[in-house]
This record gives sequence, C-alpha cells and structure tokens, in this order.
Amino acid sequence: MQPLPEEFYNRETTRVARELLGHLLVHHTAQGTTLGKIVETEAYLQGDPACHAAKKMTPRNRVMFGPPGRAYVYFTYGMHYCFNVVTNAEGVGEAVLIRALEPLEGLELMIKRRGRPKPEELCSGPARLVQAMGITKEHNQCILTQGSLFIAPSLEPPPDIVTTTRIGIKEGVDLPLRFYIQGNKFISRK
DNA sequence: CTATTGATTGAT
DNA sequence: TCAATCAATAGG
Repeated sequence: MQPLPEEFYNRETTRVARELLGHLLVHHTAQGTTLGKIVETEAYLQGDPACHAAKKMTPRNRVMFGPPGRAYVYFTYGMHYCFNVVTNAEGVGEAVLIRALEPLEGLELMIKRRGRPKPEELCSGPARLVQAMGITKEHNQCILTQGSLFIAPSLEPPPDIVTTTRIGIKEGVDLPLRFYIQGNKFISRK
C-alpha cells in the first residue's frame, strides 16, 4: 500500500475533492493502524468566501498556499480539529476538507480514541475522524506523499458521486462544493 | 490590547 | 435547540 503521489493533489481542487472519494486514509502509529475509506469531502477555493485562505495569508492558513499533498489541520470551536489536504499548485490557497470515512481497519483503536462504540459515529464528521484516526495539530503541514499518515489508492472502481452544498459555513452556502459517495451509510449528519 | 466567532459535536 | 470552550483573527 503506497501513498498517492504529489501529482494527484496538484490539480484543480474540485477535481481532487471528487476523486478522493473511495480512496483510503491510512495512519500507522505506535498504537496500531487505522484505515478508512473517504466517503465525503468538501472543496475550499480561492475567491470562495468560506475558504480560510479567502483573504490574505495568515499564520494559520499559510500551509494552504504551500505545495500540494500537505496536511492542513486547524483547531476550531475551542475543542475540535479538522483535517484537510492541500491541493492545486504552490501559491494557490486551496484545500479539500475530509468530512467522513467509512472505518475499515483498526475499529477497536478508533473506539478507544473516540470513547464511543458505534461504528457509524466513529468517522462520520470532520472532527470525529480526526479523533478516530489519531490525527493531531502536530500533523499540520505534514507531507502526505510519504510517512505514516497518507492516502492510498482505492482497489475498487470509482464510486457514484452526489454533489451538494457545504455544511456548517455562513458564506458561500450555495456553491456546489460538497461531494459524497451515493448511498454510503457513513456520511456526516444522519 | 479587546471582542468576536467558528469548515463541530453531543446532550437535551 | 443549545452549551461547551478557546485560538485565530480583525480592529483600535
């Protein structure tokens, strides 16, 4: 199992967001390995008011302007972290938020980290999957094309994709930038 | 320096 | 529907 290459991420962000669906987020740690299928994503673009990099470069959003294939992990609501993949060319402040996974491996470890047993509540939400996968703020800026946290290609054919508007934002609410696998039971928000 | 707010979650 | 909880950000 090998990581997707940088070229995968160095493309139009909406395309990466769609093609990420079905691929596998993997994290090897001392505690063990957790792995889940990406079933829901959102794109955040330049010129998009909901994007953290919409205005100027700041210490927080800096990594979004860097090379593709890096992690952007941010803290929000005083208690949660969310995980994004930096996309498009260096200098372009865009990223894809991973919103939900279908847990496939390391379920026991996920349950231990989450403190909750229901499989459908393990990774169905951006802050939930971060907790279940053992992703921390230390992963911000980490290189996803090498190392212990990465995305591996799916072994299955490309899934059917549903396109909708994004969740939880106050601006850019009408943009069709949320994508999920049709019929999947592990989408965020029951 | 101060005030506001948020790409959420879990409980009520 | 609502509280929890605080770093980042914008403004003075």
